[in-house]
Amino acid sequence: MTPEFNCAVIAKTSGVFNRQGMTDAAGKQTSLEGQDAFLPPNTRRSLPIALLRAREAVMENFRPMLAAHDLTEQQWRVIRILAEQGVIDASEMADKAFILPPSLTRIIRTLEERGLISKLRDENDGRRVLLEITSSGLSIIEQVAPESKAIYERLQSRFGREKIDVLLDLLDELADLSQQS
Amino acid sequence: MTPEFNCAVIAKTSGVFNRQGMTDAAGKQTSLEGQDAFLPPNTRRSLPIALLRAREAVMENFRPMLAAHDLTEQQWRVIRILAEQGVIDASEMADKAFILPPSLTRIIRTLEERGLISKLRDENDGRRVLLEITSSGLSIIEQVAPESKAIYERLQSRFGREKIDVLLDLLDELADLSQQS
DNA sequence: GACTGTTATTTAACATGTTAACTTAAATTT
DNA sequence: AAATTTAAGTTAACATGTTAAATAACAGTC
Repeated sequence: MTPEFNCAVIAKTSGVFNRQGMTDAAGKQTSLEGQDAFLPPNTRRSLPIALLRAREAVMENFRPMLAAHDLTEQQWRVIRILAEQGVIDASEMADKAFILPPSLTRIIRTLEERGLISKLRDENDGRRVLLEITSSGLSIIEQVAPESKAIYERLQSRFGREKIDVLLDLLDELADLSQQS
Repeated sequence: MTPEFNCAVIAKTSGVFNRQGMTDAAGKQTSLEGQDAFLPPNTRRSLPIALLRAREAVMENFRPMLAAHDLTEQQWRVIRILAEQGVIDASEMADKAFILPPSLTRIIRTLEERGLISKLRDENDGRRVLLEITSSGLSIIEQVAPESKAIYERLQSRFGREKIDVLLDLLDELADLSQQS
């Protein structure tokens, strides 16, 4: 059963296509009623939007706390990964933080200007930019990390650890799937 | 078990903290080794990043096709929802497409300039902006929708419909959870 | 060692995300 | 009905996403 692509189901559940079928003042057709073959998948059960909604819902919990420390989500990811990993280069950071290189360039600039990280030269490869967290950056980590941990644990206990584990496994599998082909 | 917050586990699995413990040339401490209480959650099992990765992986499948039709993901969501729903106002669109009002304002402007949608006045409420898809917009829908459907079905068959259903249920539940509190 | 190709990073240009402030119209209050 | 409050959109300002092109350094070939 794949109701996502079935116009009849959409029409019945949305309740919009039931009243006379969407024509504007001039009587032109303004929706796709009766064109089942071309109807797009129902927005409500679409994976991209569901992933977006869930991500937004999760981030809502963290954003106020990060904003209080004047950090964006991406800036937090960068300094947190530096605290975990030590010195790494920009490419590795882009991979681990899932930030595209052009965005990372700007984020690095901002964080360096704020004195939270510093750039180092790689003696073996002049192309690479090595990143290191500063003591100032570490001190922010020490403030934010406990709050972040508390928020995550509250989320975990409300949603259920087992369900989060199942979810993480499914998400990883989905990501790995498209990674290959 | 919550290995996400256990420094020992991170140190063992990342293999980075094992060699002498991350000090820079001057000997200053540059990572959080030995500060378990402040260590952030392990990036690799974090819900926000997992959701981001999964979403990116899914969108990779659609983006080339949308780009071939000169559509961004968000523009496609807007005209698709108009095709499904008929005439709706901007607020309802923002809700259904999960696009923030300022972004939607710009997207509406772009789509109207391209002649894919048109704005109407709401006679009952002068504040509202009603949106309607044009015949030109419908014709794009008719081209893109079958391709979109094919891509989604390929994804479904590769990942498994049952697993997608389980995933969608978990994502919805997670989104609804944070929606309330 | 000059040529070619590849890799890491940056820049450019445009689109969207995010928060706050602003504008206008409706709805409420008094 | 005037004043206040609320709601819908927009604008502004800055941050990030996204793709393509440019730059610079490395790697391999001849």
